[in-house]
Amino acid sequence: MAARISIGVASRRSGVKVPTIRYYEQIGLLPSPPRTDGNRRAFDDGDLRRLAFIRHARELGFEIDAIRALLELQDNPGQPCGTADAIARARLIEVEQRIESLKALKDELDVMIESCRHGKVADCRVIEVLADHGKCTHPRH
Amino acid sequence: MAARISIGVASRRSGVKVPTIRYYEQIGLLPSPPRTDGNRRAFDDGDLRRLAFIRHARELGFEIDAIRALLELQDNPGQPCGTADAIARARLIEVEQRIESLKALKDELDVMIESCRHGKVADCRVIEVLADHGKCTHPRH
DNA sequence: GCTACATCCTCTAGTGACTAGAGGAGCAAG
DNA sequence: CTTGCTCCTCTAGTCACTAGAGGATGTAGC
Repeated sequence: MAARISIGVASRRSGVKVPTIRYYEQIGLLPSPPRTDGNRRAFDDGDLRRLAFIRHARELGFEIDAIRALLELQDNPGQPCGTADAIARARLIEVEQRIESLKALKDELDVMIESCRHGKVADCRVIEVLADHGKCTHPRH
Repeated sequence: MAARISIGVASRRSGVKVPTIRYYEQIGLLPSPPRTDGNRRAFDDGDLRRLAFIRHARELGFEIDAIRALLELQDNPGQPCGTADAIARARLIEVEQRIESLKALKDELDVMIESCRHGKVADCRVIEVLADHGKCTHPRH
């Protein structure tokens, strides 16, 4: 009664590209599905859910290894979920740091662009600021 | 009168790692410096400035190709700097978008972690939210 | 049954921006 | 003269895919 979903349909439904699905199978993130008589992959709804999980986690910036750990957790429920929590927390810290440094960068780009007098390259603030970190408004990034 | 700076010293002064300096030379971002009798690279202060420029631009997230364009501009001043301005503006837009999506992500991670009841994986919000994008607080990322 | 054409298969190689390691040569201090 | 650091070239590995070749299979219309 498995749904026998082709890779193309699985791709459309999950939003994961066809070669990427094959890649996930290759690296063992997605179990190898059974094949049809014509050697085509036959996915089922469980595979689709797993693909959606992976895609969402990737969009959130989790690395493949983190996703692998998360999937393993999902495969054996009934364990304490401290591991999942720890993975999410680690990711949160990364994200917060990345936001801070991007904000500093944005300010710097703003100043650069604002003060560009649209003259010759010789007086261009963009080039000047890049050439000399000391001219940054935010020393830390 | 050139300073004859070794690659190790150039690395320490510019903050660019030794193999990375060699890599930049290889891809033509940094001109090949003259060599000493013992076949070692002899950089000068101009190379150091160029390395600092590259490093700063990389920290700001500019891609190598963008840096290549910026360096070409720097090499021929006296041209209008509209190109540099355009490159910086494009980067600013990217950065702003990235900040927005990271903020959405942070909120989602916060909710995930907050509502994790530290119970079993079966009830874990982290896993649950990842498995179902519909549970995101922010539908767009 | 036949013809198009879409979809699928495997396999290899390429991307960006490095990073790591092997194996060897040069150089400076004690 | 030996020790140990720095340097050289070269190849291959990283991550997460992406692109393309070359061929097999499935499906819709006639």
